Amino acid sequence: MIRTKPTSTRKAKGLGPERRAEILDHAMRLIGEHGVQTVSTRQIANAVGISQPSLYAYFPNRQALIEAVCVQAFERLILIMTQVAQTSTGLDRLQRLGRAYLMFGFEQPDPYRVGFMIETPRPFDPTQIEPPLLAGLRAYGLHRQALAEHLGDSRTPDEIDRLAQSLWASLHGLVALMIARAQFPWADREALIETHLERLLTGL
Amino acid sequence: MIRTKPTSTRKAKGLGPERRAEILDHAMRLIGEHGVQTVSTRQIANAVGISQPSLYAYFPNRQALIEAVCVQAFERLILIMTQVAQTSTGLDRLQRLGRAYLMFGFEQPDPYRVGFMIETPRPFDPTQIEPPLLAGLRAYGLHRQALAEHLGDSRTPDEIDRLAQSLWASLHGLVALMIARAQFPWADREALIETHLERLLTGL
DNA sequence: ATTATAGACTATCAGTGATAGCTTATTGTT
DNA sequence: AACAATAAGCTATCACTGATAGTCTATAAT
Repeated sequence: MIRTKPTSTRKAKGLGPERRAEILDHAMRLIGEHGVQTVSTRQIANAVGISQPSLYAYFPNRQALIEAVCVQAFERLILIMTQVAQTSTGLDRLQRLGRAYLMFGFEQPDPYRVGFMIETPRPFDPTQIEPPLLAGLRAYGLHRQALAEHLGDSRTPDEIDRLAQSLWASLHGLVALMIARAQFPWADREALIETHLERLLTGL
Repeated sequence: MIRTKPTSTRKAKGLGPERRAEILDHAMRLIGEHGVQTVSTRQIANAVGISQPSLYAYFPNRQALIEAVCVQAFERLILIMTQVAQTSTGLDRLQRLGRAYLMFGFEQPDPYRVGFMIETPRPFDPTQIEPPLLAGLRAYGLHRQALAEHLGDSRTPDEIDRLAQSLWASLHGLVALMIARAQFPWADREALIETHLERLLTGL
């Protein structure tokens, strides 16, 4: 590790938040390239150009760093979904939301994996909800709201909850399974998405 | 680590397969107790009563050991599903199969996780299919066959594939999401299962 | 009685996440 | 201008991980 000018790259006040963002960007790129599991804190630090322990000034641990990457990605999903939700109403809106959700998962598999598929450490502390889940829940909330508005007063809130959770789970299932088991002989993705959305939304 | 009689527990010919099964049993128990990620090869070896390197005489690496645990679990699922498939026909069979699949996931979350949710190491070698996936595919095959028999000749094989994959993905989604995000304020599980199965099967 | 082999062991490796403690450049105050 | 406080980094190190190399020994086969 050769550093010709050991501290010449250090900058003035305000670097903190920039560095944090810089770390997140490199981490997201590396995760996208090599996968969540195989990217180490040393690799991330190396990409940023700082020492591995320096990461711990910005994130309490590796898990928190990964979660921050994920939250950043989910905020894009929520942005997309919020925009989509405004362009339409009723069943058509539900379909567009579902499609946007699926496409996000296919195009951002690693953040999606971190957000929804990674094992929760046990023993789990039930008092706190991890930030990625929170961000994911906001995406779910958009589904639920669109569904509730479509169904109107014909169902009880509990029924709407069950239907929304069932719908969400089905969307998640296609993304998660195709991400995790990409080598399965899947049907054509576009056709499968069409079939899936149609099956999920007919009868609502 | 005290061993009063270092080699007194060693047995004669035929120990190999028994030891292998013994390792698998302890590994499955430990995984069930502490989760896949946190169980180390040393913990497993310790539980069995052998040294950590000795595991490598039975499995080429940790991943293969975990996969073997998972295959063992999936064989139970396939057994259950095969039995269920014989007790009924048509839509009712599909519903029973779906329910059996969901219950397996809820009751055996760690094998399920290993089988369907764990990240595939990259770069992936597309020439070989991992044993757990293969076992999982047999479970999927039971769904597809039951669906094909129910639908008869009214659909093309491609349509049946898409419908079966959509159905499978939806089942997987509920299991996977409830396993991975147990802290979400889910609706009552039984009611949710009912809603989910009804939504998935109406219209078929 | 001797050899081969199976099945285990100890010692060790490189890599991981994380912590402790030191150093230095900038900032703000006197 | 001199000095103290702080921020941001560093090196060194820890315990632990999966994995490999090489050795030992009790049984099985000759």
